[in-house]
Amino acid sequence: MMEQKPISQAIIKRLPRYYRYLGELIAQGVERISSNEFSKLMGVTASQIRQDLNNFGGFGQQGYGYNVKNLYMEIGKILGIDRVHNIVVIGAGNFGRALAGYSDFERRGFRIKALFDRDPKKVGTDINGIEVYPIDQVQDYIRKNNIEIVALTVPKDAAIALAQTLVGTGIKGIWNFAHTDLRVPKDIIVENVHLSESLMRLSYNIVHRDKVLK
Amino acid sequence: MMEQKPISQAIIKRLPRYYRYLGELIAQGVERISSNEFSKLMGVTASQIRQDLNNFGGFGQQGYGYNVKNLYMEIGKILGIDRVHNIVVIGAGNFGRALAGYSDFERRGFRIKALFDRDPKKVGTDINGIEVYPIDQVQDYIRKNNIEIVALTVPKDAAIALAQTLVGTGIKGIWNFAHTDLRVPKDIIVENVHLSESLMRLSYNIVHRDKVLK
DNA sequence: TAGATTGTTAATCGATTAACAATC
DNA sequence: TAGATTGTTAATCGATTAACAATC
Repeated sequence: MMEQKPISQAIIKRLPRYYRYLGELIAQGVERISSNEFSKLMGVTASQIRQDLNNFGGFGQQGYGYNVKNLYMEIGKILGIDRVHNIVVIGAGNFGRALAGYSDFERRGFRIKALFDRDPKKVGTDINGIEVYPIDQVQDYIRKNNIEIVALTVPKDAAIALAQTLVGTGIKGIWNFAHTDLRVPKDIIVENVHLSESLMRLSYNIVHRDKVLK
Repeated sequence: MMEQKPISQAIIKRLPRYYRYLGELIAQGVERISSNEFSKLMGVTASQIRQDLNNFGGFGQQGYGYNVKNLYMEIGKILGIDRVHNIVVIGAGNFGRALAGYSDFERRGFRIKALFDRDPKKVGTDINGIEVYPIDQVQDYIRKNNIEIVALTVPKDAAIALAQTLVGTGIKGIWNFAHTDLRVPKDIIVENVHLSESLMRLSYNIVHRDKVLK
């Protein structure tokens, strides 16, 4: 079987944005779009769009452009959101509950199946119909319920310890909201959401905005 | 006054991570560190660390390395977190409340002063001592309370409309949690936190992880 | 001083943009 | 067919890494 050359993370970062714009175009009833029109809409170069897409296949047609619905579907497949991903959230604090209460993920096939917390007062409650279980049941739950992704919304020390206990349960990815880097075997993918770093970048760009502006 | 050459966003993205590691080194009582030791700790090249830092000044000393406390302070200054940034959050839903309840930001000088919501039932309540006001008071509040940053945790259509009304109030940045791109004048900096895009990248890297692994 | 390590220049690598032949 | 627009190669640009002279 042909080995595909690895796609750079720079490209992967752009795919969800293409996907979002294509979804909006579908909602507007647009059937086809050229790389040139698309580039104007998104504020990127047409060249980049064509290059990016051609890493995955020839989705366009000369003289016509791209079929919006088809391209949307293809990028969805590439992103792996044509299938269901089962998730559990560890940490039923404000962020954990916010994730559980956010229905947008469900639409894209990300199903939050359960929450876990060490606080007995939270155990047994539910958020948006998603139940909170005691933390010591998490490994067992993952194994029995085909859980692929664990979202960690706990303090950093707890996150580091938990990441260790999750190795070997069969999970494929960690969605890490703790402000630390997790060291796990490389077959477990870690995606970080570091809100304080995001805020610091905003701060930098505000403070230096005369320099940043082009 | 000498014009500084603009710093690339690639570098700016790395600064908060340096800052975090330096904070941890301070907590561990480490006084000095060479770019080589630091590079091993962080998993980047020593060359990159030296190049990055030298964009802002010569913080090190030949034959010695970098003074941890000093470098931490300098990067803090560069990031603009040596000062207070007043924030309001629009949208007192799960995410807005999670932000208001998260005390880590406060420590770095990011002060969440108020929440705003259009739901009268939420108005008058408070989260972590931060009060919820009616949405139509937000412009007035921003002007009177020296607000620099607005966090938007509302649905995308509301976010687009609100971004427009915020232009001209004097805010310097928008921390955008809505799943859309905001079009505002370029003197207002937008920092996006697009959780569904983060989740899609995780999905991609999970599904293609045999290709992604090096 | 000798050793260590920075600051900085030069070389390499990768990502973006431009250009255009292929083709619908 | 003629016009439009892709797919793809080549050129450019920018970011990363390597190397080493300067210097503490």
